[in-house]
Amino acid sequence: MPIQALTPRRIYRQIAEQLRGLIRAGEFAVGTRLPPERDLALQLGVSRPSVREAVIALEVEGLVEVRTGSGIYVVALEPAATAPRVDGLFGPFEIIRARQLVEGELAALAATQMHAAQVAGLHEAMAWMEADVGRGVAPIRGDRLFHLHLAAAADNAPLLRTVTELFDERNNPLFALLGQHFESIPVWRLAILEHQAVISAIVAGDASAARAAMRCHLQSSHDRFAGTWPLPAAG
Amino acid sequence: MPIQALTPRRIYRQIAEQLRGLIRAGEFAVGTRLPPERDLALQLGVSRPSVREAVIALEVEGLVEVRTGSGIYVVALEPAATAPRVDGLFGPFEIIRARQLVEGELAALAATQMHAAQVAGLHEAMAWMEADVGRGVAPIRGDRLFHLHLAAAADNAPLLRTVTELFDERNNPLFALLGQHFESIPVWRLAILEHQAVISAIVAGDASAARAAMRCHLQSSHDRFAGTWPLPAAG
DNA sequence: TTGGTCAAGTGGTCAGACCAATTTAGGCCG
DNA sequence: CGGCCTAAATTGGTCTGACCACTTGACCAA
Repeated sequence: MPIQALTPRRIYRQIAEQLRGLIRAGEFAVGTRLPPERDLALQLGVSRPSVREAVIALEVEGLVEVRTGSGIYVVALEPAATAPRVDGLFGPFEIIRARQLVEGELAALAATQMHAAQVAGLHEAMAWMEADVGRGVAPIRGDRLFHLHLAAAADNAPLLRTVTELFDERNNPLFALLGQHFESIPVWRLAILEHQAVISAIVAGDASAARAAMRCHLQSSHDRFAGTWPLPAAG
Repeated sequence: MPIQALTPRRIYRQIAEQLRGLIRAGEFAVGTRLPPERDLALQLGVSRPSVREAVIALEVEGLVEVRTGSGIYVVALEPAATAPRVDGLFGPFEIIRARQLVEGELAALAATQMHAAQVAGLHEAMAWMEADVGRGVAPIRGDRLFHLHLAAAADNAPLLRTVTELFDERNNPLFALLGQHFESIPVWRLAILEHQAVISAIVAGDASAARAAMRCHLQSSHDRFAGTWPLPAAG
């Protein structure tokens, strides 16, 4: 057991902690008024400045609201309670929808600002895909390369990370549930054509077309997944 | 335009705001000691209790650390609190640009499919922002709640996670480097107006306007960070 | 060098007072 | 009786001055 800092806790912290406890315990209900500073000081056996310091701490924390000439009022509790939370695994379909939104815009962006060298990266990715398909292998590497190169065109690290994370959700167990059937070679050939449509729109500098092509590609991907959904008897 | 309370802000808030600005501006470097309370009181023309109240506010906010008998020290902002990033930091500007792309589309989506109950969540977030600004506190919680509720309207967990991650990059040390402008209350009031513009477009069901309003809001945020925003005088 | 003492500096707390805003009680007038 | 206005009581806002406890660094002695 390492030595405990043993800091003599300051009065205002002790008072604030006690008041915080009373508020959370419901002793002081939301909206009600706390006793006057002078009374609190008297009851707690401390001076009024110390009570004031504690009240200011609670005020900064957002637990109470001080109204001049009126009193100290308990304010509604943490908003974090109502903040939407996300946890657990993502479903394949919502991931694809998310990619439609993000990568659709990225494709549009790429059409207006992508450099020739970066377009070469897209073609390189396509070459990988075609080679793999030619060998009868699912061209995941080339697919990933394509989408990441496209995201890189935005020259924005956070977006690149987002696209990477979303793509790599492929390794998600839920994806594995229905990925078997759709990874057939003919289907992959279609995917290659869809990718090429995106590239064409980009080299043409047509942002709208690029966005549409990317969304269409991912929509097709979505449909392929949906079409192979096992549809078990209400498990 | 609602009447601006024009309440003579409490002394301790004014002092805290000023000290906060000096700290963010680097006038008081991290790790260094602030002038003694007595000196600060003298220089600011206020009493020592008022200075103490301001210091306690900054202490609760985590900006300074008070060491009994020694002094008041500027504390280093710890990124480990909520954002455990190991793989390199993102810059504030690229994060904002990423948010423009993602959240702009989310706003457009919300305009076409957001339910009344979800809009209520946005208003709740605004109420939190206004309450915090009224108390002279940076309304980060309400701001976060707003953007998260908006993202939640898309009913897409991966996108919600993305927006959450991007927003919480605020705790990124690089953000703290430029936070001086956006910490001031007048600037936050402008941010509230920008949020309200987004809400208006959403309730009107105007997708284009919602997208534009959100991008405009984040662009303003970007500009404020970039320092192109005029500081309200008395600096 | 080591250890202790001492004094100055600094935050921690207290007491009392006065001011300003709000709330409340009471009285005036309709 | 009821509404309105005024004045007193209540309550937070701030100031002054004081004293205590802790930290720090200098100085001195073993």
